[in-house]
Amino acid sequence: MSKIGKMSKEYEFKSVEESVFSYWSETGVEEKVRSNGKEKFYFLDGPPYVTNPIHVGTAWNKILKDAFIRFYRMKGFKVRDQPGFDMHGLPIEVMVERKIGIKSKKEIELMGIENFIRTCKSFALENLEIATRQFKNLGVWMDWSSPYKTLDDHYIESVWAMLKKADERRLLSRGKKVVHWCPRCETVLAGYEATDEYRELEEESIYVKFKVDGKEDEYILIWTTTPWTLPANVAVMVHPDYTYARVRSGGEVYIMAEARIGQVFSGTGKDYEVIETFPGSYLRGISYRPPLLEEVPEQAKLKPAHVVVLSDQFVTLEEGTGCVHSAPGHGEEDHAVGEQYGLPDFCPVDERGRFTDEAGKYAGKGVRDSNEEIISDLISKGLLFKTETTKHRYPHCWRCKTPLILRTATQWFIKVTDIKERLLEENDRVEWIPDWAGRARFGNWIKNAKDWVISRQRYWGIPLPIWICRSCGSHKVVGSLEELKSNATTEVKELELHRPWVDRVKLRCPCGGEMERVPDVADVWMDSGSASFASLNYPRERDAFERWWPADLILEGQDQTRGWFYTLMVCSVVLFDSAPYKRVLMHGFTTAQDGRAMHKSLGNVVFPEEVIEKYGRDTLRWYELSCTTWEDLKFTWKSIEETSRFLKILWSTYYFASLYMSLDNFSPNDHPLDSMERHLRLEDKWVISKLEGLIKRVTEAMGGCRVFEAVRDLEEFMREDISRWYIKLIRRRTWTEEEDPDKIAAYVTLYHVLLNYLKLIAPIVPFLSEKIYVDLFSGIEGMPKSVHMLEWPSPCESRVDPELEEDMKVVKEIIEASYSARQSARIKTRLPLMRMKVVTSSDNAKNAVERLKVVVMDQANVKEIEVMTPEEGGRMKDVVVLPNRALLGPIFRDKSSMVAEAISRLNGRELMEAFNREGTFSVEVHGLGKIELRREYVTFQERLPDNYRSEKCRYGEVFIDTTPSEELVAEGLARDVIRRIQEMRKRADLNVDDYIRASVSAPSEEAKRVLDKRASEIAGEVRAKELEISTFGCNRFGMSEDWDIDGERYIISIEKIASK
RNA sequence: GGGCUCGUAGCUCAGCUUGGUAUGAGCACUCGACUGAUAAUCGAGUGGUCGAGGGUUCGAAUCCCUCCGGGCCCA
Repeated sequence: MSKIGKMSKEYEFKSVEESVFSYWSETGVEEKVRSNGKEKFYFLDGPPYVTNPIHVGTAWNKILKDAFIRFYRMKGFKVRDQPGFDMHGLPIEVMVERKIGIKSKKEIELMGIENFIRTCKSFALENLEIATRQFKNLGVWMDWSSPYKTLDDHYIESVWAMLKKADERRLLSRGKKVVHWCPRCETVLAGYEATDEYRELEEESIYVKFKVDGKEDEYILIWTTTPWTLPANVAVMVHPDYTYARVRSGGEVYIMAEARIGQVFSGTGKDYEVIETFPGSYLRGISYRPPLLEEVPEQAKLKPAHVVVLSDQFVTLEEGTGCVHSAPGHGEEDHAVGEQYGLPDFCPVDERGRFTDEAGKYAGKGVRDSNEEIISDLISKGLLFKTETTKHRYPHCWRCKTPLILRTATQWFIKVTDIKERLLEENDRVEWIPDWAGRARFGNWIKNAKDWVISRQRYWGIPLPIWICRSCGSHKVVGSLEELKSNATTEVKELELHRPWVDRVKLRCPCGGEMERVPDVADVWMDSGSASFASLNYPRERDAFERWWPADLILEGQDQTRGWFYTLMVCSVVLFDSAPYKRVLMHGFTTAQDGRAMHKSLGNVVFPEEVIEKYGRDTLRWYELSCTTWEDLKFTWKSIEETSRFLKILWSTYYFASLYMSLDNFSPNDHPLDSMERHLRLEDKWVISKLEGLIKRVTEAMGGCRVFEAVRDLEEFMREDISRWYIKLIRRRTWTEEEDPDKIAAYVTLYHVLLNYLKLIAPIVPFLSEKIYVDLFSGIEGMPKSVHMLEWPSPCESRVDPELEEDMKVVKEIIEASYSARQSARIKTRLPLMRMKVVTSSDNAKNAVERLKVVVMDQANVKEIEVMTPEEGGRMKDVVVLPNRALLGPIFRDKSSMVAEAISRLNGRELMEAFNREGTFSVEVHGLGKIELRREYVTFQERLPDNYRSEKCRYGEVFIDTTPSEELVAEGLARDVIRRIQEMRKRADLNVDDYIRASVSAPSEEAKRVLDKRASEIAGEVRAKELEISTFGCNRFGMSEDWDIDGERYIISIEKIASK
């Protein structure tokens, strides 16, 4: 058998998706498809972090990926589709801590790092399983059996290799940095980790008096929101160009920016007097007595310190006093200025956010908890000018929500600033979609990039492969397990490359000493940033690397600009001096119905499982893929419903085709398209032309990563061109019984169009397309088992006929105009009309109607059609002439009404033409004889004859002749009866090819006569072997019903009889 | 505060690159038609100061400037 199969009538997404899942697993289709292909295409999956279950936004990401991967597979590429998972890092540590009920690093050390790491690992692996199930469930075909996992030893080795290279290139460095620090997690956080969690805090801010050396009662006035940084004060910054003032008040003199004076004194109730003003640069070098000198004796040892320094960058007049307290140990900006002036880094704060012994009186206390004590000390020393409550945004730990502090710590970092130029050059080689994501956004980010602090003082992560000699202090970066083994002081056999096991390995130093690993682990962003080569097991597997690298495409959300897109680039430029990807597609964020991001705490999260349950996977996919990829996707259930309705129409279209083709045992291989050429009607050629154009555009859109353009185009084609138009045009042809070449031509066309369309939607809706394919097409000889094994179609340019497409557009509008005209005349489409006239000045429209005359007559249900020029059309209208009585009166006096009456009797058109020709017209008026009429005596009105209705459209005006004729009314009645019988067939649940016998009882002899004449037509259409038409003597049998047709009663009975 | 981006019908969005009347699309709503795809389908109608204000131009949803509001990122 090589014919078209039959499919089920309704689109039941659940059973479709279930059966397709089991079809795939029974046939092994997925494996086969995934292993096919020739030319390499390296798709690199951005590894999701394995903590939370995925929501519809995460689903969008993977669905986009899946659609492109499927597209490239169908194009014949061998696609590398390994998914990845990001499995290290602080978030997992925090979750594990919570799970086992501990809170600090101390407790971790207490339970043993080994135990802790094991728990983290199994937690990560469990979550990987959950996420994998969710992704698979979306119909994403990736290599789920062997994803790359950042916790694998060989993955870690790849990262080590990169770090070794960084060290060789002198891009790896160690130094003091002012960093965001989480006192709870006791680790540095990268700037971006901090900015994720800026929260509004309302806190006390204070104005403090710094006594100027050598002057009685003269103070520099500073403002700070962080009193706890005062023990580390080293300098005061002022702006060299702003105007500063000495202000006298209550026997004291204060130095501050002139512009801030009003604000500073507001609320204090103090009077003040400006003594003098001067530029800030005059203040340079003035020394002062640190306010907490007595409490923090260490302050006395700081040198040089406690002077006014200048900064035109970091001093503003928006808040404070214009004199900025500077603690280089607690602020990046302070640190920069401090370096410039050679000031010491003083940071008397430890890892847990407590003051060290250096902080004297405050030693051992938590910094933020000390604010109050510091303030009261200042008060008792008379150094507090005033306090205020200020709202300000303060960074918090992205995972544990603890407020962060800034402190100086020694960290390892990659000197990104040294390779910035290379990063920018490499970025220029990358194709970004949309363009601005790379050119503007990513470019700006790189330009502003700072050195990347990669060390974290934690446990669950890639251990930094850096060993330091206890004797000579030199360091060694280890690039592989082999290298580690060969340099170890004792023999290493089995070794997992995690803490604490790696920590136990000591290395021999060339100086003879013993080297120990630094205890830090790597920032998790370094894990995922190494994915381009680590997933290929570089450098162990050179071949794989040579074959695949760099990635042809990566695709992630816009938040990855500073995340994965960036770290991927940096790691790759460090290691290979080259960009790791050729193209990047950036997608938007998903928000909930209310336009806000989906958050558990807001309760607006929608999970894909919910959508799948209610509307199915394909609906979710079609919807999400139709949204503009790089804009925000506002998820609404309403849109999901709309999409679902569309998919039903799509299904219905295929069902229609399958119904008739399978009934007729249509076998496409017997009728190749080329052999049917001469039987194709214009509408067939039209739809093929439209299809070829569609193939071209969809291919371009998919190739350009604009899947939403493809989806919208596909939807419009199915809705407008196929469902609403082509199917309508060919309906009648499908009803003929015999092997009519005209019918076959329609089938061949439909087959060509629907099969190719199915290929185009396969990457979008893999389940629905597979089900339709398997039911309809896979039984045809030479067809593969799965729609996903088909090749992507290429457009056949020679079948594109723009002129025909244009003509059809014209004709479609004209037909629609005729429907409007019918509607205003209240004439149903079923009633055939004698004639239709199209008045148009356009030759194109005229040619179109003439070329597609058959289509127009058929669809408009008219027997005759005529195209006219506007002049010809004008003549069709009656011209009514009205006497202009106001003018006639004064001229003809008492005879004027006679004249008026004579005018009214004239033929308007003839009169108008006479005026146009000669300017005058003579008329015989009773009692006056012949008189000459002049143009101004009358008014003309154009009026359509009563039997015409018209409707305008873009190409002209359409007129329908509504004159009823006996013949046409009869035909209409027959159609009415047919319709009723069809309705009954449907209700009796008969198959379309069942035969019946039927009887119709007409209300009058007249009606009976009309129906008798058309009995064979009726019988043919309703598949009645016997048809009895009678009056009253109704013979009821089988299913019998009374019907009202145009106010008269008909009784119809039908009954199924044995076929043939 | 800075960079990028979005703002068009009640809702979701096309159109903007390359200025030329928004026949804008789908949904919703109202009215009607169709009835061998039928819990489907089709037609018509209602509905826009194209976020606001300036500018350039004969002409601006489209180009330029300013502002307002949403998003991502950075401070």
